[in-house]
Amino acid sequence: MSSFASSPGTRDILSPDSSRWRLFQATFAEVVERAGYQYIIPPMFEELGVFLRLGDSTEVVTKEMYDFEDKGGRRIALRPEQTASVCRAFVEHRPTTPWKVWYAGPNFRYEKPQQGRYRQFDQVGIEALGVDDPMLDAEVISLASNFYQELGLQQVQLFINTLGDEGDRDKYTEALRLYFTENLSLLSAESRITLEKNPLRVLDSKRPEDQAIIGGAPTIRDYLSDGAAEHFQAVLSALDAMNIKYTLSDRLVRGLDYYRRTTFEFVSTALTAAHTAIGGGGRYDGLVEQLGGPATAGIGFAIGLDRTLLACDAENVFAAPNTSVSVFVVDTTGGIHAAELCLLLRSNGVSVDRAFDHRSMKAQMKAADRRGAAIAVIIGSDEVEQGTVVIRPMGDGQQFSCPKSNVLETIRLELQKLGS
RNA sequence: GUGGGCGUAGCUCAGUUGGUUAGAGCGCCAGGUUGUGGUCCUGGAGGCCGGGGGUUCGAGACCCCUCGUCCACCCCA
Repeated sequence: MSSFASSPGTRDILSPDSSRWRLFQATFAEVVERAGYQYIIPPMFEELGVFLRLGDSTEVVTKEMYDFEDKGGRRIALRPEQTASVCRAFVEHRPTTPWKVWYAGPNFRYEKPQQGRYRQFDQVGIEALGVDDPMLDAEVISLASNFYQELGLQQVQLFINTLGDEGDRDKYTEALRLYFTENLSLLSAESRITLEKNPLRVLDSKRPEDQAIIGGAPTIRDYLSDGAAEHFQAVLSALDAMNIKYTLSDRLVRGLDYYRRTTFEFVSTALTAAHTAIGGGGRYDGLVEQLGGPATAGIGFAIGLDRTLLACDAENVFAAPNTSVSVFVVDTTGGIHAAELCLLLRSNGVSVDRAFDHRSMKAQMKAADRRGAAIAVIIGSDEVEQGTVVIRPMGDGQQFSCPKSNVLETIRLELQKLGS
């Protein structure tokens, strides 16, 4: 084969999906900008070290990193997520806090592709730095929830948990290690390996044989410092006040090591495939410090574009926007008149398409239909002679001719009449 | 990274225990309609049957390898 296809785990997003993607991002932008979040565009690659802070016990770092050496001998990695980049940017620019930003764009992880899981995958998300008020946690969560509503999704469930402060988390992790080690014989082989790397993650196992022992595991609640417990209670109270439904899940630990205190995940109950998590996030107080900045609180979430759209499909909401054109110009005299008219209409804000290659009138009309035009403007030799054009509504309306000098206003009027 | 299913026209898929010129529907192009789309009718274009090797007189069908894709696991969005 001498032809090419896109690399594994990547694909072309064609119309109308591409328009749907754009609308998705625009909808997200509207929701979060309304709340004072500002757009940030971090680079798609960073020095590898930026991402190593995500934790060396996470697979995102150990085996899924898309890293390489550039021509200057630097260790570079394509970003596997954007939180670390945003924190790096914070350290680099030191903006005044609270710093509330949102982003949209692709991330990269080297893993085996599947539906809803790609090597290049898009996320939208927000990060808020410099505030450790639990009210901010609640705001962040409410914005995600608000966005899902805006898309029309109803079957989205919010799971929430706290991982405590760093000390709490460490004590809890130790307790888990002890508990699972005592019950090692009851654990699946895979979970035993996970146990060595990160006991917290054993809680994530979906293997049936692990469920019983996980059920009896100690919970984080018994290890929370007073401060962390209070913080969590405050977040929950705020969610209650905003009437945001949630499910407490003390097994929710999430993949990246930097999470502290509040963590949450949004799951689509409309999806039956394995990947039902359509968004998630949490607090990461301490990450900025690890990246060389001052001790700074931080919280955010990321929402997966593909998976969320799969959920939209499953619920039959958020359809692709219409990409048709208002006017289609049919010119059987060679195309110059079409060129003139297209220019006139386009520069006056009317969307117009036309045919090329001297196609028959029938073929051009067919193209007009396919293009979804509300009206066709027909220019034949008679019209050229008389200095007119024919305006033909593509629906039920009657076609009529109009002088060339009036064409712009007539078309505007007609489009208005047709409501398009 | 592990295990399994599937790769035939632009798309969705037929193709008998291996048998000669590889099919359908949709889409596309043209004509029926010498100035008119959406319905209908007729015709046409478009395939190294994912790639490589093997078995055989003969392979789209069978075997091996490889690539891609889907599903499950792992993990995550």
